Amino acid sequence: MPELPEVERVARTIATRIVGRRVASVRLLRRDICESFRNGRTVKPGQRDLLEGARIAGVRRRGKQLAIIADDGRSLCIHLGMSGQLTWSAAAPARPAQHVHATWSLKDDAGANAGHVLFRDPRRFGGLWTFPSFQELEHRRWARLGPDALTITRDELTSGLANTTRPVKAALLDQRVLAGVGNIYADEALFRARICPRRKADRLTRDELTRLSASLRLVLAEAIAAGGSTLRDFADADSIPGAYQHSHQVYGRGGQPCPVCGRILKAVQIAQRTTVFCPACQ
DNA sequence: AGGATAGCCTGCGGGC
DNA sequence: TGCCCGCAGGCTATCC
Repeated sequence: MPELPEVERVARTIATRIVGRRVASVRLLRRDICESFRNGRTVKPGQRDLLEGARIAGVRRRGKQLAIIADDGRSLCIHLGMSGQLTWSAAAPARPAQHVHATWSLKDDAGANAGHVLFRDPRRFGGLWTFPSFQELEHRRWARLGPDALTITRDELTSGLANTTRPVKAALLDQRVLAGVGNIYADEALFRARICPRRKADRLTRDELTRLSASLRLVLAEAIAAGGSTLRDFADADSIPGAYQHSHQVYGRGGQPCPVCGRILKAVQIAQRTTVFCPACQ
């Protein structure tokens, strides 16, 4: 469920907790959720790969992925998948909760315990990837991503959609076309842009592409401001849930009246994803 | 080669 | 009450 707005909230809230602090110790409770890239190949993760001893320099996001970057360059890529959570905890968890796969204990400049970061992911669609430098993370993982959906321009969207005959809904979910959009925000942006999700991506007019790029930026920015969408259990690093689900116009509302024209919203399957739209407005 | 499909995984809610 | 099934879905591998 975490899409761009939810990941952005996690990035912002975890950054305030960890930047400038030092990683005292790391525990990897499930080795198979982590992959390390070192000396030109994929190896089993060690403590140092997972930032042990590092001072955290910054947190970045691209699409739905996070990067935690140390001041010596070591970089950790975190993907939350469907059910991943990155949580800050002031107190040391006595016994790691179920599905917690990794923990980091941080210290402040004075060497005092500062708190703990927990990566929990029940369904394990997410994971961790480590790199010796942020450049290698970008090259190995982020290079295949399209432009970030939060700032995508009409021209970027146009070139991303120009060479595919897939339904526009399916193309919006393709992270190579643009990074960060999932099922919720694809439906919401298409509704705001008044575009039918079944339209062939390469057949959109210039005007529709203008509306769609603007709707993507607007819906994602609004969702970030609202703290993201919490359908079941999403929360930021401070365990605060989002409220944007109350502003959804179409997602999850198949069979209910369109908030604009009152006609019944239709739910169909596109690219194996439930897709809700208004047959009149879109 | 682009596009469709299967599979990974757990939790929850509906139906019987 | 309890069990089973379907569904949720980001992403990769595989097939057509």
